[in-house]
Amino acid sequence: MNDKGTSVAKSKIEEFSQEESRLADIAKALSHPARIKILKILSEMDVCMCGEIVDLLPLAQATVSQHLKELKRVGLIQGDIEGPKTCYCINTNSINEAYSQIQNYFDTINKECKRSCKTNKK
Amino acid sequence: MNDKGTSVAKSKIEEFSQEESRLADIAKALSHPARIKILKILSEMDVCMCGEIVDLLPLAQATVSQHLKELKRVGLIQGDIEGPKTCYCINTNSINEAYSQIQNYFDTINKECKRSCKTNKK
DNA sequence: TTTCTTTATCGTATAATTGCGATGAACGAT
DNA sequence: ATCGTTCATCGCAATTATACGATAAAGAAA
Repeated sequence: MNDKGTSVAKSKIEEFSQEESRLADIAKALSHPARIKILKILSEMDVCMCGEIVDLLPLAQATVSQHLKELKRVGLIQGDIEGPKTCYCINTNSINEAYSQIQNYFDTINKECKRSCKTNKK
Repeated sequence: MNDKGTSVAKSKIEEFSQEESRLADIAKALSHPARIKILKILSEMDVCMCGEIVDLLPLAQATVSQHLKELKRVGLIQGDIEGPKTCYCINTNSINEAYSQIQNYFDTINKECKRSCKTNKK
């Protein structure tokens, strides 16, 4: 107890780590079925016009354009303007980097789970 | 062209697949640094009281409780009430299931990318 | 019983996301 | 130059997420 009658908390952290924030940001980009599907479509087509993607999704063109923008924001795809069209494709390096980050996260969790189980439940 | 002067679109899909929705839902649960950190904390502690988690995050107790609820919603953790306390722990099965789903998704994308590159750019 | 501790939930405020029609910019085709 | 196509952006509405103080419930401790 301290002088205010409240329990003494261990000092709280001020913010999240860069790794945690980046991972959350990647997850956010993947947190909508439309964006999950867009990446799948792009992987199958290599490159792809925006209009083709629109036709494969149950969403309006303006909405699809927004989802593409979000995927571009985190770097998972890139869009090159070709005249009136825009040619989208997967950024392979960025996808692999994101996947590594995710794998590292889950692998660490699994390893820690096993370790702490042994320690605590001996 | 059709009679309305617009280009004939291939029939649009009505909704997203269950797999796409589930994957997006998992990603949504991981789309906040607090929830990324909570899973890491739980993996290190095996089991953990809510209060301990609160002390390790830069957030109020009510907010942390909400994040725990979201993780519970998608099944990644479980919380067992022990008297006035609640004991949280990772749901190992659910985490592994989620990880498999994610791995399958990224592996498919990578495979398709290589295939379509060969096909299109021969 | 009364008090303390712990945690979920309520209420509320603010911000972010999602979705779409309308518009405009850029370009090719006529 | 005019028209048609393609796509990003704007403006708006509706929904959802985030955050936190206050409160309530449930039990432990006194």
